[in-house]
Amino acid sequence: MATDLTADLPSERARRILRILVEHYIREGQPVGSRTLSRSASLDLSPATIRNVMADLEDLGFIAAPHTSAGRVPTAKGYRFFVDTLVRLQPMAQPDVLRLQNQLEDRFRGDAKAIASAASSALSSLTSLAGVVTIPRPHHTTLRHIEFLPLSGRRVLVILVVNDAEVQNRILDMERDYSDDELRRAANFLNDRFTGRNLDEVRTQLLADLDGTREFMNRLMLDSIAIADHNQQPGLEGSGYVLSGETKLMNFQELSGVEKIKQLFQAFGEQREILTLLDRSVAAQGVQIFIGEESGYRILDECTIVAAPYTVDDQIVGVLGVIGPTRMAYERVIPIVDVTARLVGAALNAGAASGWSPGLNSDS
Amino acid sequence: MATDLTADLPSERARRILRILVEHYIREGQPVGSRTLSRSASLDLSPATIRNVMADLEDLGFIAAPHTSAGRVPTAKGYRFFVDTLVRLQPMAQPDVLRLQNQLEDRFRGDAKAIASAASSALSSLTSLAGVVTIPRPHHTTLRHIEFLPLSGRRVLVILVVNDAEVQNRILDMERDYSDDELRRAANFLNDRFTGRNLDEVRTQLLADLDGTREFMNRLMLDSIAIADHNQQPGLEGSGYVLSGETKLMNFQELSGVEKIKQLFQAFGEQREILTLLDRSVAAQGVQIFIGEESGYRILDECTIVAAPYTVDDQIVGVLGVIGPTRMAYERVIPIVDVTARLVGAALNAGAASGWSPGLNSDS
DNA sequence: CCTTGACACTCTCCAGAGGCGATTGCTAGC
DNA sequence: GCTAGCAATCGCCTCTGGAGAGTGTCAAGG
Repeated sequence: MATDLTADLPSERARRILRILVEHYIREGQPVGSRTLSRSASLDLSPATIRNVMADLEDLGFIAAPHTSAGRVPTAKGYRFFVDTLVRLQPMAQPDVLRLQNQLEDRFRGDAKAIASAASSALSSLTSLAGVVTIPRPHHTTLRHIEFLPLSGRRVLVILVVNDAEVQNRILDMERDYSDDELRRAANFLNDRFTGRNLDEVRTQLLADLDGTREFMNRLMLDSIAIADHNQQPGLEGSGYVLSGETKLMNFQELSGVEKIKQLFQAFGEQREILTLLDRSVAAQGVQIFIGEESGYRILDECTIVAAPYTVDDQIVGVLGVIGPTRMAYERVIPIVDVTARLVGAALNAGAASGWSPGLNSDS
Repeated sequence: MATDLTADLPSERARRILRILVEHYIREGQPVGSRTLSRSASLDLSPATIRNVMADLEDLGFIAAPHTSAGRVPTAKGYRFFVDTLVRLQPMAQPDVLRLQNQLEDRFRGDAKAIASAASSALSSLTSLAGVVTIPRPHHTTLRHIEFLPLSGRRVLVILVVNDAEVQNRILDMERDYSDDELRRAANFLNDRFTGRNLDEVRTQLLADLDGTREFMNRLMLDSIAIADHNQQPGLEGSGYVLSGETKLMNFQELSGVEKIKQLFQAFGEQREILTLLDRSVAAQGVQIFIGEESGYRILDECTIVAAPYTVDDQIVGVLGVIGPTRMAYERVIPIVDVTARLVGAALNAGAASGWSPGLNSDS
């Protein structure tokens, strides 16, 4: 209908109308008609004029009418345009920021998962949506202590303490028996030589030593170090994410169909799809927004994910965000996700930096 | 209407009719009318006769009519009578039992939580209901190894290995500084003297030694041993239970109200109420059934919990079961819960018994 | 050329009416 | 004590019409 290139950017007036329409719809949840808009304080146009503009916006695909005589509703494209260029972000209230900061730093004690979990609840309660935080990838992991315990058969229990006080353990199946003495020597060797060192260094060093005398022990040691890499604690929710406040999603009419809720919850349970979706924001910096169909997953058709990666030492170690209906209060949610990502990064950093310092000072 | 004492036990014929009615209702989910019942193979009565009997059953409170011209539906009291005296249990199919056994024993390796989690999924998939398994209480916990690591401030990281290969860790805040040497000596002392001994013994012994020379270390040691008691791993889902297949509950019409589902899920999330309810079955032996209102929690009004404690060495260490609508296939579900409880107990036992044996042979 | 008021049209939502089907309670008869 | 028949009751479904809301369009006015 309209020329394609100029049309992509509607006129100033049309944009204002679109913004007011989206804001109104987000607030009320009802299709917005021309009369409602014309009553809006900042607009001084007759309904008829607005109707013309709305017809244009509909042609451009920004809004749609559920049926002939209902008002208009933003489409995914409309939301996209809104969040990209129209939305007026509302910075978080300072008290909220401080409270959030406390909640996160309160538990920094070595346990990254506790931080993730706290962040998830916080996101959920701040936004009244579902909060999601991926378990942080191990980053800059320094070896604190290692211990081997012989089990029956050829199994060896490896206990690994990394960073400040993060304990990981795993049972390794070995190819041959190890005597108590061997295990003790191996542990002593690693502890004496590598305590306080980065795990990557340790691995490199061990690989370099492979031509040495101890190659048969080396296998055990390398395997042990590798434990810290895939952060999947055995009993835990397989290296995934922490989700909070899912039930809040049931409050939204647009998701109220039992069938939809069911599929959504099943998707949450299976984790895979959500994870791959979250992974997409790892690539980019800052807050990413996936609106409805954009996600590519039909289950999330009427949902939006607002996500942001969080970093430690400028390295992305995880993603966090919220999941909610497309009709969410973007102007509040986006800053919340943004700030939370920063604070989680800071909290993780604090955990890593604080506390016990190894024989040699941290890195160069 | 009817005399109270004899009335409590309806006639043989009435009981048969009640049984068939409940079975039919459980199968179809629709109120059952007299005509439907009269068509039932095993019954050879006219609808009118059956109506008379049904009127009696209604007077007794076993069944009720949702409205004048619908059939009858079992009441909570009716279900209670049904499961107590009428139901014909259907033993689990042998292949299912074997599969279940495999699923549970597959992962016995020291991790009780993995077993709980596997049992929960198994329960859910076998019954198409929500499965729930409490994390087993520590039982007959034997000390395998202990390790202290100094942290910054006066914090000490305690790593405790119990049983075969269960690793627990916690950070303790101490009243004074401990030197590396002190900590090493304390660990050596405990390891030399108590490896392979029951934690209760260890505690008793330590308490007895309190008048000895090392009382300042004793505090640390006692605190460390205490860690194993409250099994609440820090980041974990606070010493609670593993729930699986909640989403399956959304398939039942009687729970389909979004509001109900929401409350139910919130209750699951908060855990407390469910836990206290489950705790009730710890007292009794065998399968316990809480039908609807009986639970005392309004949220579970239309739900039934079928639960059974599971034991290790004849000691109850946890409870497992399923949560579903009152209208569930009791004749299948009860045996499944029963068998699962036994198998979980067996799996836990296998984990404790197998493997590494301490210097001295286990108990007396 | 843009804006505006007016008008006809369309569509949803809601309430009320009526028919259908299922089931019951009651009573009379076997 | 059982059964057949009958009237009555009630929920469910569909149909209908009116009210309300919003749209598109057109011609007049700035």
